[in-house]
Amino acid sequence: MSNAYNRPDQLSPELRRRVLDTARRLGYPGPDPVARSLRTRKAGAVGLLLTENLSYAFRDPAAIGFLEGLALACEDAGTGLLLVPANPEREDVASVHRAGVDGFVVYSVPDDDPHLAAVLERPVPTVVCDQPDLGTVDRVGIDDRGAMYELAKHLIGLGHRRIGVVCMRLARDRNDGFVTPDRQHAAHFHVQRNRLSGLAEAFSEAGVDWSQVPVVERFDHNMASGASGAAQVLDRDPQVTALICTSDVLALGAMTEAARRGLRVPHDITVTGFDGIRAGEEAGLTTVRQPVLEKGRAAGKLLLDANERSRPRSVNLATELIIGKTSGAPRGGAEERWFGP
Amino acid sequence: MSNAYNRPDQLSPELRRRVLDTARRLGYPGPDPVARSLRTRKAGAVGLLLTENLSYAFRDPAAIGFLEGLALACEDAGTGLLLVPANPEREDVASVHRAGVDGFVVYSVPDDDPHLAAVLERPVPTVVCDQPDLGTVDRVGIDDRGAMYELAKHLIGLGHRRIGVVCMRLARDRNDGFVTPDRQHAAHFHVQRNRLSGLAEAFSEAGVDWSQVPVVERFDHNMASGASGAAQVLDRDPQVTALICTSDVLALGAMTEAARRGLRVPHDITVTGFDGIRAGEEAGLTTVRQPVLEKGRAAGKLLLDANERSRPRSVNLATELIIGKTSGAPRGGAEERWFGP
DNA sequence: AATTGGTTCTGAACCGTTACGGTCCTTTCA
DNA sequence: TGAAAGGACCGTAACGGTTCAGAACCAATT
Repeated sequence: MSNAYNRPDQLSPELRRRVLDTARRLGYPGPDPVARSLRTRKAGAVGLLLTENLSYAFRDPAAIGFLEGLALACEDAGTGLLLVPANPEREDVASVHRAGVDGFVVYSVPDDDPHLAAVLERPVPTVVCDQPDLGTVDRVGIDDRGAMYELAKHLIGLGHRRIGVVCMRLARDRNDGFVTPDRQHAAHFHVQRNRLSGLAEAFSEAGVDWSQVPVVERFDHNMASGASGAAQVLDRDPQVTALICTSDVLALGAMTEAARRGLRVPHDITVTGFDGIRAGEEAGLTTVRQPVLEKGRAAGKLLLDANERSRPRSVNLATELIIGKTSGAPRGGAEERWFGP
Repeated sequence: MSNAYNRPDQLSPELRRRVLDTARRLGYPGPDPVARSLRTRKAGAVGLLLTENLSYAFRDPAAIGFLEGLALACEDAGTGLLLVPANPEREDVASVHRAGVDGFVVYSVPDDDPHLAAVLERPVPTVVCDQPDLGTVDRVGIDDRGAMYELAKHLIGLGHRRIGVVCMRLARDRNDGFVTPDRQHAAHFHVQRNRLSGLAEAFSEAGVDWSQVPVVERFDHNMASGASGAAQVLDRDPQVTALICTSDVLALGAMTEAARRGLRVPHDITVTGFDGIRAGEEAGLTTVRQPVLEKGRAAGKLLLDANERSRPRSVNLATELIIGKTSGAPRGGAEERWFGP
């Protein structure tokens, strides 16, 4: 029976036709994919775990790019892509247990996420993205720390010493406000932690007391958060000459807030982002471009190539510093230079 | 064993602990989701079929909105969302057969798509989107014909009689060029067919010979197609006063082509779209806004509510005519009015 | 002491497929 | 003509859970 459908060469065309005929007559709907998966131990799909609500994946430009790349890799391999619902509110890991997949891609979740733990317990290959190297599973990411360090150097070179920072959520709990050094250091989102630490290192080297730099955190990732975060920084210290945001979306929001206050970018204030999304490019944003699509594709390739038991691989993709028209010398730049190195 | 994991109330805590302990000691990775699915006849996921390459879903704004809505519905129900690879090039329906899902959502495929046929043969509930009412499965869509008729009436009211049209692909074969009336009528993409027929009806009523209207088709759906399509129309008849595009993406492309030719919108030429995407809104595009997110959500709800054997339901969502700043009276509008009704 | 009722635990059947090995029949070659 | 070889076909055993019937056990009631 199975042969009639899947292995036409194993039987005569006549028998095959007869089998298929009677099957149709009996209302047989064709082989059941789940039973097939059980027997062959192949689900024909890879799972994607995001910490955000499922629909977030379709709202964030960087996430969309990542998904597109991952989808491309799946397409090439003929595998399906299962979006696993993982609501960060309730700690319901049942969805992870119930996912019939041949492997997992975990994208940008906090390192203490119970869903991540649940995935790692499953006996299937896994690729983590934007995570610290766990040593046990494949990893793909970028050098967030180094890239942000480079961006900071650019700003320092322009003369900026008095800065403010707006970053994405650092942990699973909502903390919309200023961030203590402790919280920065203990951040559960690898990406954010490293970007901040790259900043801290560069500015410390330039003689800035990092503990005095206002760093504002926002739980939700959208332009409104960027705007309100910028407002909070500017309320605290109206003298900052640069607003460094850890994502383009936040930076675009910060720019609207600057405009609302009548501050001209970059003449009155410098604004920078991170990611290299389309909308940022159109706005001429100074940022770090990371290859989000390639990241997704690499993750997919890594997962689908997991045939040989090669020891866990770690892939770092290249980033590029984009100097746009939202960064310039601070207004009082000339004077400040006198105190520079 | 199963009870220890899933039905803690069925056995004493002591035995449960003992079972789980030895399970861990033996390296048991927890219940296998596929076997569970086979037994319970529930996959815990719904499949999404798109005719385009998988990654298309993440590149087209309307598709992204639809996906987001669908993802929201899945999230609410705690089900996964499986993107089924369905390469339109090779007629490989195996991916449909291999998808372990509790139901299918079919989004915007040609009515003769073999993948669609394969889905309909599967004994699972199905919801089709932007499809003719098949009578056998649930459907969700909009009144494409009526909406486009209304838009056409708006243009007719402004005085437009000499128009050109740029539309998306009408069938599975690539036909980048002018469209014969036959091809329009036989179009396999329900949405495009109806939008064109709405236009034809309105302009015929206004005394325009529809068979003389240049209609250009483009296989790929992106701004470049819109630009080249507009160029082809304008080359054929430089006198057209309005370019009607069957999607916002095409319209935005058409506007770049108009700009390239030094035509000012709407002073020299009117351009209209369809969908109501963000980028169009920002450009002030005259268009029909359709609730793409709601469409996805409705499709998901319909599918996940399929418990009772209600007869196939058909949902039509409301659209809204958006009169932006890309439509105006034709340059020679005043004179043409003399011949109007 | 026997019946009843209730709980905890065990075992077997079943879900639908594919892989595998065995039977049977036909063909080929010494 | 007989043996070997090969192809077509068929039956059966997993795959790994869930479910359900009934066994075993204990306590309380008649």
